[in-house]
Amino acid sequence: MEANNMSQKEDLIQSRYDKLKELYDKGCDPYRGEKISIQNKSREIIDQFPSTDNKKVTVGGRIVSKREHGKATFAHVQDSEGQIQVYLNVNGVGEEAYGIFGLTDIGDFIGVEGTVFQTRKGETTVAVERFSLLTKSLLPLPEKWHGLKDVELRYRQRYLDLVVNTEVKDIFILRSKIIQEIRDQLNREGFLEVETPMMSPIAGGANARPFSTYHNALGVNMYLRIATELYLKRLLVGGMEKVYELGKVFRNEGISTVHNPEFVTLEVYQAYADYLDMMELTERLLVELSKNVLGTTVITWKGEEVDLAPPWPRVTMMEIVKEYTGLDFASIEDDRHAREAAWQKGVKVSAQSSWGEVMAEVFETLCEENLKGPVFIKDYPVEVSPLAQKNKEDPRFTSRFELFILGNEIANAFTELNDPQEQRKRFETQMSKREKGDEEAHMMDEDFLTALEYGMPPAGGLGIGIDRLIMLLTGSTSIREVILFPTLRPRDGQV
RNA sequence: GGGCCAUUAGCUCAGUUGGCAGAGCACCUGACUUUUAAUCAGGGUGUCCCAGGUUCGAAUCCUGGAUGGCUCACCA
Repeated sequence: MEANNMSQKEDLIQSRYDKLKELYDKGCDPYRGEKISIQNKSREIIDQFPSTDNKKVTVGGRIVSKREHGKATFAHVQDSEGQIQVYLNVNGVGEEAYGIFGLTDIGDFIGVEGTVFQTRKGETTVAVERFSLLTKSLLPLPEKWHGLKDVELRYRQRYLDLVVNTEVKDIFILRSKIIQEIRDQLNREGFLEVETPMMSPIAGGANARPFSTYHNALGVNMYLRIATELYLKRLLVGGMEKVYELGKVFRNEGISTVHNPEFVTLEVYQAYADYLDMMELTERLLVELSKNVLGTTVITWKGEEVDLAPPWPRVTMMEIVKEYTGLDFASIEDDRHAREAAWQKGVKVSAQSSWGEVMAEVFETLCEENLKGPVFIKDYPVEVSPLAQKNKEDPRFTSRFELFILGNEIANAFTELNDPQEQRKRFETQMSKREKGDEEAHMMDEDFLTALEYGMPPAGGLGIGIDRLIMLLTGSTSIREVILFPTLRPRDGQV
């Protein structure tokens, strides 16, 4: 290719390939896979100064900036903890090595050995005595000063986002701590972590459209799971009394700032417990979580602040609907009057909607986003809770609650329905909805019903959308900021 | 899926009324042994997202499309 018709991009890359060739010519292979001993981290050396002054250290990382001054060069090396300046000169490393260093670019990985000192301006720096070029970078990194802002590139090429926008990594470190903390707490309380199938012939446990796939050897269609619930309850039947699963579920729905097709849920089941026990568990879990991970129970999200200090109020859905809309469902007799009341408030409900469905719809439309919380909304209508136990006092409701914080639904829990005949009726109602075109209605799960027929102990169950919880705890306003590789439309045949 | 907005150099962004395609960083050449977004002297490297259309002339106006963002609807 002629040099004069090369594009800028080709030119930038070509100069790096040219340097690579020169390195090979000098006997330096920057892909030799050399294992080196790196004893120190950038942050440790800087934080512990002056006790590290004049100490010999070894650090490794990516060159992120370079300032050449003829026979001396300053550069910053970025490792997992931060950045540290390194200083090389001809006297320190020798003529030949200095020449090799001249062939490095921003983005290359190096390992250095040297002694710590402070520059005139007081920056802790490593005076390099020996260095190793560990990996050559052949593509230019995004700019150091403005970083990478193009959100599409940030998600498609998250590795660049992580290299250049250092605060991004902090979110994922926090994510890891949150998940670790949840595990620690549940394990401490005697829960057993289990793994149930992600692929199965029936996708149950939630109102959602599944992804479908095909198993060649078995010759059967399968679905990716939309919830872990029904398998976990089979474990209660099997005698496991305290179980939880933390894992991905998949829902074939739209993508938005609060929806990713694959996301992580936590589901917890405890035999001989009920939804009130689950409330206490939820409260304990989240308060300990925020204390241990954030160091405070006060969380800020979208400019709003809320204190998670317990206890959290418990309000029935009927009460909260009355409080926010003035509609008193206690005095609304039947389905028709309920629908008319909703229409008057401008809430869209279908002409087939029942009393309970209307109340839930009114709640979701007019109340949810106003619930700063933390607040437990309890006693959900039975029509919208096909897996929950009916309330003893009022069979229109179930022993179920959801937790709201700053308008976000964080947890969903109930006393589990363990009556196989009642559960069959609930599934049948769902099936008739499916037949009317509701693709999100639950599927009939005969094997699950069989399990219930053998007997499932009374139990409380809890579900938490982990990604949304992490959004709340990290102050993120988009779910894509807390998922390393969010689902995107494939481009140019790539993932 | 609907509405609104965006797409210009590797990155971050300007681009006037339709009149030669711009800046900073990065990069290349040279100088420089403690710099701090190092400095100094040179160098612009481009499918203006794509395809049509209007026009003497389009990054700019029109139509269609692609991708993304926000938002509404549905969910967790």
